[in-house]
Amino acid sequence: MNELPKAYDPATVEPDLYADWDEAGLFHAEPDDEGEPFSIVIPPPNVTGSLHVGHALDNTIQDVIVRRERMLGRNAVWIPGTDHAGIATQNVVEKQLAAEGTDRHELGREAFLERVWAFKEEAGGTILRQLRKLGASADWEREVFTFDGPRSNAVREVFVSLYEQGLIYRGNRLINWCPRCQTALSDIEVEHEDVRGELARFRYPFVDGDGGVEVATTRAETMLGDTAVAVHPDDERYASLIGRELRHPFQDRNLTVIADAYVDPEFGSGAVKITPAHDPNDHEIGLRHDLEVIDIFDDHAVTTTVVGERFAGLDRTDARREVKAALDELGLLLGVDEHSHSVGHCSRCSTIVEPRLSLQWFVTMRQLADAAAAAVREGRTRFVPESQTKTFLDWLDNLHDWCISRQIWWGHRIPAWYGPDGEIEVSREDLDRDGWVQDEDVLDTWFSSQLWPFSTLGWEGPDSHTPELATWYPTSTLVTGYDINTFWVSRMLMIGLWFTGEVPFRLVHNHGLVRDEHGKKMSKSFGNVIDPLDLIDTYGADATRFALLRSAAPGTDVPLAEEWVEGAKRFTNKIWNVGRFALSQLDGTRPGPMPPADELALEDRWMLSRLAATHLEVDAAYTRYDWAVVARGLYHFVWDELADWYLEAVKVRLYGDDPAAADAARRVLAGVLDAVLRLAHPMMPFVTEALWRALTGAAGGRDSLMVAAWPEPDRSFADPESERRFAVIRSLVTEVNRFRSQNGVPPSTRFELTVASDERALLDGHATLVSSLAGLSSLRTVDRVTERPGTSTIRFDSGEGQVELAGLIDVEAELERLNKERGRAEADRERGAAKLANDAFVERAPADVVDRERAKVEQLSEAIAGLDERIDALGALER
RNA sequence: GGGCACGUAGCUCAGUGGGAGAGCGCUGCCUUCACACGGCAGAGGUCAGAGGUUCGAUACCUCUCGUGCCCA
Repeated sequence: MNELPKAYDPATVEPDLYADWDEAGLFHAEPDDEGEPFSIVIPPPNVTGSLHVGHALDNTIQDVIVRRERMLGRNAVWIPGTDHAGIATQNVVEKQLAAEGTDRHELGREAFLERVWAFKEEAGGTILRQLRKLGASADWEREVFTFDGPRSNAVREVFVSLYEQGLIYRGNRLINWCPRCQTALSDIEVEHEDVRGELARFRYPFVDGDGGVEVATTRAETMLGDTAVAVHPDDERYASLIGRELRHPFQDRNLTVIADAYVDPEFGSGAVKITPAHDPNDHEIGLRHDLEVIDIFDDHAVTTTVVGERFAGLDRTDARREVKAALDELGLLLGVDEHSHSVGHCSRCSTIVEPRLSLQWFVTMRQLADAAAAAVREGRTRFVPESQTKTFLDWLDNLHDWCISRQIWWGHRIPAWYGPDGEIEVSREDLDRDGWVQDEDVLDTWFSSQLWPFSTLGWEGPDSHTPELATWYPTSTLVTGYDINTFWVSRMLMIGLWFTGEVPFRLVHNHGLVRDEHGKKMSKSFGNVIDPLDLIDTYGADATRFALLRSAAPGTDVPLAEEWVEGAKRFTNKIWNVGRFALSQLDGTRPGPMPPADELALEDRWMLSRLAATHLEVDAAYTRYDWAVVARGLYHFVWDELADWYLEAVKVRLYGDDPAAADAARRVLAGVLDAVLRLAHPMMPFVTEALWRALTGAAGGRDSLMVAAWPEPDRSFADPESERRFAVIRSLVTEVNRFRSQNGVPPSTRFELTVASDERALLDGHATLVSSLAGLSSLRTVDRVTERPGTSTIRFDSGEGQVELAGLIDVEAELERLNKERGRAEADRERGAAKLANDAFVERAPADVVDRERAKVEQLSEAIAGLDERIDALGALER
């Protein structure tokens, strides 16, 4: 009757169950389905990407949330999809082309885009397929793509509309330029990293008279584009120099000493060279003082002829070296010191970004940001954990305009057309006019993904009124790493509010980043990357999910090691075997109402009380998205309480000869198992579903744990008195076990225990239970026990027990065993002592090694003393 | 430079104004009829350091040291 295999094998269980859920349509929701609406949109992974542990965590959490909401009876939908990821995807295809000895310009725009689409068709489904292996219960019928038709319509509508509102403009401004990707980047696509660089000090000589002004720079080459030197207006050292002219040593140009409060008088010499074309701060100063802007680089960050013959045609490193050499020749170089500072790198290719003046499209963020900040302050969108809120608001406060044009081809093309006389027209419809050309550039990918919460629900413009929008917008919860808050969450919030008047999500749940077991970031070059697909193959999806969730405490990163997944696998196996035991004993008993109170045994009351407590704790933790607490609560309940104690306790009645008692035991066991499977299902959908079907006889399809009701906690089972009484029994059993362990009495050897206890009535009433749990031949209670030779005393919480040692312990064998152990310990101690007696060792060995040796010797001495005591006691017995 | 976290057992981390915990690892014993992906028992910590508040601090406050992240 028990057909379940001895060990849980996820590989044979998971694929079939997933297919069954899918075929039964359990992942799909319709707007007019019953229940309060609940919706999550997936943070769309890059279309060409494949699943890494970060995705695994993010999507596991979403799945846990949506599965539980479904069980709670909500009309829950989880919308999946992918992101066209402009620069990243284009880079991949360009790499392919390079390997073939060609490039996109040779191919031409049309052919190149065809090529990327083909690549997308081929590689694009991968990551979503992989999510299925994880158990993701997304509504696959609703899969969308940021670059498909409706989403593209939404992008164009938003662009044109913002333009009409004056919130999008085209302008010549300083932007971050990636010389490798050949495109502009937004501020947040630049990653600042500390690098060990240099600080070169040199002097600009005065035009009139001797001497000059010392400046310091980490980028000596930019002096070729310097157009001023700035000092702080209050800096007395330089007060007299303000307005004086300096001579540029290599160019026919004078620089004026200007005063600007931006300058930090403490840094370097207190005088700063100003390169308005290649530094954001210098640019600001340039604007304030109306300075000339000299761009010294071409698209590849190679110097142009603007800088003069000697320095033209050099990349940034070479130019820096040449400039320093040339300064040195003139005696102007004062020194080069080591200096570490922060340098901006392209987030896609890690090339050092060059700030550059460029004609680009921008979004004015101020109004949008203020509206978003207000919504957060009013609590219309909440962050969980709450600690992210402040960082988020600070960031919104300091937001600059957003550069949205990208000089690549893969993406939504900017709907702007330029006429022959420099006219600009931005249009919802493509323009087909003689002499007019469309802007070559495409939009930042985030421009389309910011629309995700409503574009996925069918929004293509203000006239869109789909049932999906009506039901599921605003979405309920958005799940992302905190590192994405600025990139994406902020923009969705701003644009969602602006175009729908509603926040796009009521709650943002931030999880941490997955790291290795030492808290290090996973990286290919470091070789500590864990592939979640390997984990799923080896340990199963449930174990992979559980291992991630167990580490996912709010507000912290999520360390993960393969051994921990192995531990989670052992837990799934534990659950499996709890179920297997139950099913072998239930004899067809299905979960139903609990037996009336007077039929419940002590262990039942204890178990139900523990279940109620666990239920409340786990339920509350689920609600506040505290996955680590949920996981720990379930683990502790199943393993330490249900398996270790209840199952052992309930065997007395199951194997006993009282049919009524056995029946009550079965009903409690079935009920407890049913409840815990439901509570664990969102985290471990597969093993729970498999057992639940066996337990309830559910046929599968729509008759599934996945859509079974979330259990209601029953506080009436809370029973502190039964918990207290059962703890007395546990204490006695544990102490008997300790006695066995210390005296080499195996579990199979039964013996009589005589007990005197404050809880005599309790023990008398549960003598069979105690005997079974502790392996006693019988339990006798008396008023008091008196120590006498040939007995051993076992103290427990509420009394003490006495054991006759004669016949129980093979005194000679035990003495021999103890003496052998003592011999081993003694030998170890001698060895350690000898080492420590050796001066050479103590003086020359590393201190921690010596300390360890000392500690070992000390510990062994204690152990030997303990062994001596027991040997003496046994020796007395032998007499 | 500005801001935010964090420092608890060998490792990774929970935790709370009053008993110092978990998982893994480690040691010993046990193939007991759900599970050796197991059972039983055990060793191991100056809760980073200093000061303060308090009857009482690992927890609250201040400072120091150290680590991480974000921003400039």
